[in-house]
Amino acid sequence: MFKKVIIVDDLGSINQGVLTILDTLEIKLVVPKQYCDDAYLAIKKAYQANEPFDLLITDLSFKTDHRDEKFKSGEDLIVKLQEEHPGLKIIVYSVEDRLQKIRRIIGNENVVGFVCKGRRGLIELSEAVIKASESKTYFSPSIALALRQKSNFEILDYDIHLLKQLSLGHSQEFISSYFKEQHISPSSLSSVEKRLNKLRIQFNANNAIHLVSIVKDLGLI
Amino acid sequence: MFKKVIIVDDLGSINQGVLTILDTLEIKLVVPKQYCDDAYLAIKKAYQANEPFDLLITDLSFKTDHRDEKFKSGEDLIVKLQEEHPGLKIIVYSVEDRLQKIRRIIGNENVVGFVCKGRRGLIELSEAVIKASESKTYFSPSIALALRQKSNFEILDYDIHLLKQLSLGHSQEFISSYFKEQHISPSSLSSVEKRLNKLRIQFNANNAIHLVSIVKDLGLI
DNA sequence: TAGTTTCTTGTGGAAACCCGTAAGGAATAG
DNA sequence: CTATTCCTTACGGGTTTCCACAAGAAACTA
Repeated sequence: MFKKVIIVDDLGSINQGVLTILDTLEIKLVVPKQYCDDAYLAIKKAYQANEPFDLLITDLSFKTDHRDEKFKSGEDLIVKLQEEHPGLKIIVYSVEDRLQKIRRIIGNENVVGFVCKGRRGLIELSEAVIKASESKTYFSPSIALALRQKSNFEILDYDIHLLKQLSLGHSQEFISSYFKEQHISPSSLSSVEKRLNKLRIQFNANNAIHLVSIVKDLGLI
Repeated sequence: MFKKVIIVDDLGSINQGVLTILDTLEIKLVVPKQYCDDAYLAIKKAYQANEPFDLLITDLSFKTDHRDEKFKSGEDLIVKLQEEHPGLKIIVYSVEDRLQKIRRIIGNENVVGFVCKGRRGLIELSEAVIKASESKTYFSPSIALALRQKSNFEILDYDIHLLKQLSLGHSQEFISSYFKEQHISPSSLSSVEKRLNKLRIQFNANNAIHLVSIVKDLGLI
């Protein structure tokens, strides 16, 4: 697990929650900052002192106030750090939901995680930190899903319903007749098969078990 | 989601984390207490004012100090509340791990959740609160697992390994030969089938998909 | 309207899963 | 040492899933 972590977020209250989460992950040294400039200086300083940070958790948008800041947004900070400290891992913790922007940001190699603030935000953040410490990446399910849809493949309510039924241990035969009963279309066994086949391809799953396992991990069902 | 929640825990620091979690769940009114007696009085008072609490989150063991308390432990409090306010839902948040005691406590009908303090404690607690708000119950995986073992059925590392392989989309045939390679015994297809059959029965699963779905929910893999 | 594409359903066969039964071997009890 | 039990493996057959192909219906296009 990481030893030195720095957090930037202009809302003190959110920082509070993040601190608690990091505490439960037994990260000893956590430095909270409310301004990007402050964070940048702290990172620089730590680097020069040969005690660099392992991880940066940052928001994207910061309200501007009386201070005249060099870095206007989290993205500015990320880009700069990417140039100067390619080794520093970054997790974005933001409400951002514009796909284009998100794509651009996670194209940045330092960004190893992107978590949406929200109901499950802190839980997902904790997940992201754990993954990052294992040199893996983590993206909130909604993001992961959205990014996946570049191949103009849409996951419908129908699919969720179908996957849910499958995860409950119902056979495709059963699901077919269940759909007929409920007047959910398409309902034929063949169509159920076909749709599951599409989903398997979409999610790179070997079989139905794998598929359910994957979509459960994504929090889709 | 719940509106009024009361927490009892003698360690202020843990309370802090719990407060943060409840905050992210958008629970408006959260009352923290450090003594069972205080909590009991607050609950009584709220009830008489016709503004009762929806949920109590409590530890089990409390250090005794100068105060002479009526309720020596969380269990005393729970039993009393069960008699007087059968409608109040209770989630236990404790390090307790003695099975007998846990069984006794969750036999209490008001207890709708039992979460073990620990690494994933806060995350599981959040899960428990959500479940409780949906009138479901939640028990930490380790507890759920332990309780399940009354039927002298033990879940082995072998089983975890097996389930993991299954969830990765490997066929039973493949798993068999993989086990042979890795010198993991038993490895025959027949044995793999047999063990999975036992697990299905144990977890009340209809088929392999259902099984994987269930053990994933339990956090077993 | 006629042609094209997409969606739904059907069919057949191979592969995988599910389930009962049974043989052979290892461990244990008497 | 023998009998019993438990564990591993094997086999057969019914069920379900997986996959490729194809026909009919519906929607879209020119």
